[in-house]
Order: sequence, then C-alpha cells, then structure tokens
Amino acid sequence: MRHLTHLRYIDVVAREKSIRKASEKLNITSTALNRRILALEEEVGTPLFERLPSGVRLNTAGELFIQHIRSQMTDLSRVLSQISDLSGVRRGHVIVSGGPEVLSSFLPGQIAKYRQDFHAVQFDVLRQTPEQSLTALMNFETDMAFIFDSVLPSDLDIVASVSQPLFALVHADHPLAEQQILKLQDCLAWPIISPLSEGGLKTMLEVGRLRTAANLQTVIKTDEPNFISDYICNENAIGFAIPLSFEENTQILTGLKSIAIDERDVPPGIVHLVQRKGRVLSVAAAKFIDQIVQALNKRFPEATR
Amino acid sequence: MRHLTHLRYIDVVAREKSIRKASEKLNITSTALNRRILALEEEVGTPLFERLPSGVRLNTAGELFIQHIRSQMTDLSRVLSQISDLSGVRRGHVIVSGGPEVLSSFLPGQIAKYRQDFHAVQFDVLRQTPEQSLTALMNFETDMAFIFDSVLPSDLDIVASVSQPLFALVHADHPLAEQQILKLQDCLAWPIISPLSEGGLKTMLEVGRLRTAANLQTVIKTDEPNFISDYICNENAIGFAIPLSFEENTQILTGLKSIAIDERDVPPGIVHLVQRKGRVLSVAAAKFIDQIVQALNKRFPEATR
DNA sequence: CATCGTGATGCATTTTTTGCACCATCGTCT
DNA sequence: AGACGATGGTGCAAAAAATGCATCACGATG
Repeated sequence: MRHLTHLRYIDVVAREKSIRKASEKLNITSTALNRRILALEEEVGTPLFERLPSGVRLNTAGELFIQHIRSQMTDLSRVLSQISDLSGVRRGHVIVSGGPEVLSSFLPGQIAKYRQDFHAVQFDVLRQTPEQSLTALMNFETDMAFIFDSVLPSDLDIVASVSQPLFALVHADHPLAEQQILKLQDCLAWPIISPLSEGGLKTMLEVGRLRTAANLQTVIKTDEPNFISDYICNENAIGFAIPLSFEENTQILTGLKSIAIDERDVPPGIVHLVQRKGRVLSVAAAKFIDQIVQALNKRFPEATR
Repeated sequence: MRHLTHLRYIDVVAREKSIRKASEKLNITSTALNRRILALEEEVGTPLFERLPSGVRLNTAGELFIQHIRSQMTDLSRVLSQISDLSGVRRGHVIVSGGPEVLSSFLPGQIAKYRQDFHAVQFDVLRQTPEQSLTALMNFETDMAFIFDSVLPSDLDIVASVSQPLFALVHADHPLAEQQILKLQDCLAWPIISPLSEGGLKTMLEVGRLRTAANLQTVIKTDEPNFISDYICNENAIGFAIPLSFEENTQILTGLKSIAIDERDVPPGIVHLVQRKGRVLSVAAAKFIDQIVQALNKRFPEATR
C-alpha cells in the first residue's frame, strides 16, 4: 500500500527514535525520510518530534498522532483481510504473545489445528513478559495475548480466563509417580527445578512455599518447558507446570508424569486471554480467538468463565 | 493533509458514482482520478468498483474499504482536533443532525452557549429525517443526531433520552390560553396546524386522534416551527410542539402560550441523542455532547435517563 | 445508425520525491 | 582542549511519479 508506507515511515522513526536508523531499516536515505517528517509536521501544523542531540523523540502531539497511525495501519490490514476473505481463501496474519508457560503444548496445537483449515494464514508467536505483552497489545503490535496471573488494566477485553492448578512434573519411574495428588511437603526430598523469571509460575510456587513452609531445594532455575521435561528424565528431580503447558497423551510416550499439587497448598493461577479494548480484529484473528475459546471451554470446562 | 486527500478522492467517487463527475468536483482531470483508482485497486489486489455504462458503483470489497476510509478520515480529524486542543485553543468541527422539532430553541441555544467558550469551533446543523440521520451517522457524515420516536438499530450509542409530552401552541389571546392542561377534545373547535412529514410529532398526534376519536380539523400542514408560531398570531389556530422546540421565556415576549396536552390523550414521545457506536468523537464534539446531556438533565430532570 | 456519456490508455509535460554532498550542532573519547 | 562520530537540516540536480491532453473502446439512448 502506498499511503500505508508513508505512515509506516513515521511509525519506524518513532520506534527507532532516530531518523537515520529508521532510514536504514526502510532502505531509503535519511534525507528523504527527514523531509517526509518535516512535510508531515507542516501539514499537521505542529512538530511531532522533539529533536535531541541523540536523535528524535515523540512529543505529546506525536504520541497522539502515532496512536492514530498504528490504529489505522492495523485497521487497514483488518479490512484487507476481510476483503480477501470475500474471495473464499482466508488470508491474514495473527500475532499472539504470551509467557513461556502458555507457549508449549496448547497454543502450538491450536495453531496447527487452525492452519489445517486455513493454510494461507500466517502466525507470529512472541514470548513476552506480562508487561511487554500489555504494551505491545496497546501499541497494536499484537492481536491477542495470554497473561498469567497479573492485574489487568481496564482498557483490555478479557476474552477468556482459565483457572490453572499447579502440577508437578516427574519422570514415570520417579517414586512419586504413582501418587494421584501431591502435597508440597512431599517434594522436599527431591531436587527442584523452579521457574526463573518473575510472575506466573514462580509466584504460585512462592505462595505455596510461604503457606506450607516447605523449603524446596531448588537446583535449577529455568523457564524452558523442554529443558524441564528433558532434565527430569536424567535426574529424579521435580519440575512444575500448568495444564496449558503439557498434554497427558504425549507424556506417556516421553516417559513423563504430571501430578496435581494439592490446591490447599497452592491455589490455582488464572490465565487470561486478552485483546485491546475496542479493537476490531482481522477475520483470521477473530476466528482464531473463537477456536481458542472453544478449545479452552472443552478442555477446562469447569475452569473457564 | 496530503494522504487524506488521496482517500477523499475515493470517497467522492463513491458518492458521485462517477469518476468524471467526481473529478470535476475535485478540480482534477478524470484521467488522474481514474488512474488513482486503478492504482488503488492494484494495491488492494481486488477491484473496488463495478464499471457500469453509466458510471461506477462500489462492489462488496469497495463497501468494506470505503467504510475504512471514512472511519480513518474522521478519526484523523479527531486526532488533529485533539492535537490543536493541546495548545489551548479548542478548534474543531461538530456536525449535528435532527428533525425539525429539535432544531429550534434548544439546540441553537446550546450551540450559542458552547461557542461563547470555544469560538474556534465550527458547527454544521443538518435537518434530516430519522432514516437520513441514521445513515449519515453510520457513514461518518455527522457526529451526533437527535432522533425523535424511532426504533433505533443496535449499532448506535444512545447518549441521552428525554421524554417529550405534546404541547399545544396558541396565541396568548386565544380562549384556551388560560388552561393549565388541555384535552384533545378541547381542540376540536379550532383550526389545527399539524405536522407535514411522517414520524415524530405527526405520529404522536395520530396516536392521540385514534385514542380519543378526536377528529381534528387540520387546515395547514407544515413542519416549520416559525411558521406555526407566526401563523397562530394571525388566526386563532392551534399548533403543536414538544418542549425542546420552544422556550417559555420567549413565548411571553412573542405573545404565544404553550399548554400541555393531557398525557392520557397523547403519551409523550422520546427524543434520543445518539452517536455511532464505537466511534471516538473529536474533543470539540465530545465536550459539546457533555454540555447537551448536562443541559437536558437540568431542563428535563425527571424525563432523562 | 449517429450521438452521447462512460471508463481506459499512450505520450509529453509538470510536479514531486529522492539522493548526493555538505553544514551546524552536540556528546564522547583521547 | 581537540578530534571524532553521530545527529538532524539544506541546496541542487537527477529520478520518479502524477497530471493533462488527445484518443480509443464500449454500451445506452434517441
């Protein structure tokens, strides 16, 4: 799109906070880009950028304007997606973000299922902290985000929420493997793999530790689900995860076992699927959300609202 | 705005349903305009117009696209208005529409009051039928509309609603002038000025006529409030109006008198102030709506919701 | 069948945009 | 203190894009 390109220029400059850097990224000279900005400011009647020795920065008017631009760009792509949907093939681009907990098992499965029906739809999957997820959502950089156990601002629409109890992950040969339910105290005797980054799982585990005074022996800190499952095949350690992160069917094959932690020890966390309030999503993204919500309802019937 | 101009071209073509007509209106040649359209269709990847021997017409994709364009244009002007609001002076352009009933007395008074504070804000006041009002609102041609006694589609936001009982308008010397309240039967003896166009007042009066079997003697049909008030100064006729259309203070000066019609004869109508759902209005328009709502609440305390 | 109006197209012209070379300014490092 | 590098801004010529004119092809209309 021609006039979309114009707007994209401004957007990139705002992100790079430098005309020259942006010009490299856009494969044009800095002069051209500079003049575009000057021309735009002329048209608007107000400077949109502050000129600093180290580059440029949006001023208040610029903030307002860039918000408009980003909204227009995503809205345009939504319209284009709707238009190509008219001709039968659904095209589109869906951008999802979430913490490491939600990026295994459930989400890849859902995307694969969706793409079976609509192979012309492309996905971007981002791993972000809750804070990053929220700002990206507000800046129109992502279509939807999974947020695990965070307070949510009011300018979000909560599409779905699922309650996620904590599970211990052990090898199938582990002495605890046959237990139906586990107290946190039961884990004291084994090495623990605990989450690395703040929020989500780590908070849940912390709450449990405080409640039960169980002084877990953390030997490894990582957020990678794959690392955890691989590691507990080698040492009789215990990892932790939420149901969204694993699937019982595949565990049998890989020799793993998941055991629920007593909810009196660790209360379940809540994963929200959110989108920007008031935003109209592309056909592709909207249909994908529909599918996700349906799948969540099916898999966690009692835990969804 | 430069790229706004480009979009405006498409918008005008869609409205004129002819490239040549649109080109005249835009003061460019038809070739230039034609090529712009071809280029746009190229970029979108789909034709947006059907070519007919008599001109062009939007196809489905074009409908989607024009909707986006119009939304984008009004949103841009909103942003520009916000930006100029930063520098202190509130600029802006507010477009209001309504039936003849609401365009006298109340609305002009409110606009005048608003412009005392913000003299850089310009108003367009359109007289439209309810249907016209609704489509204009949906096409981003107006910011808000007063709708009198119509069923409202669900893609509107009702900003305010006031209940409007029917009043008879007579000259101050009229034999009925001292009545506090009037039955419809009381009006049979005098010539009646009744509304001309469908909807609103006419429907109210019709309901009353059916309820009370009062066969009113209509001698003049008109929608013009000024004509009515002027005429009843000359003949002892009776006109009808709703409170939004007149002000008691000025009636004393002009020798008029308004008398409530018994609500058992004619149930009150409802005037809604509506805007397009999901639309973010310019600062000027939003503040004006605030003022209107406040004024309605003050003047019709019990009748507002 | 001629006429009128419509949108599309080839080509010369005009307008706009871009790229290069260069300037002024400011922070940073030697 | 001074050299250096990075930033945004500007004059001028070349490249690119948009525009206008003349003309074509098509269909409705009288």
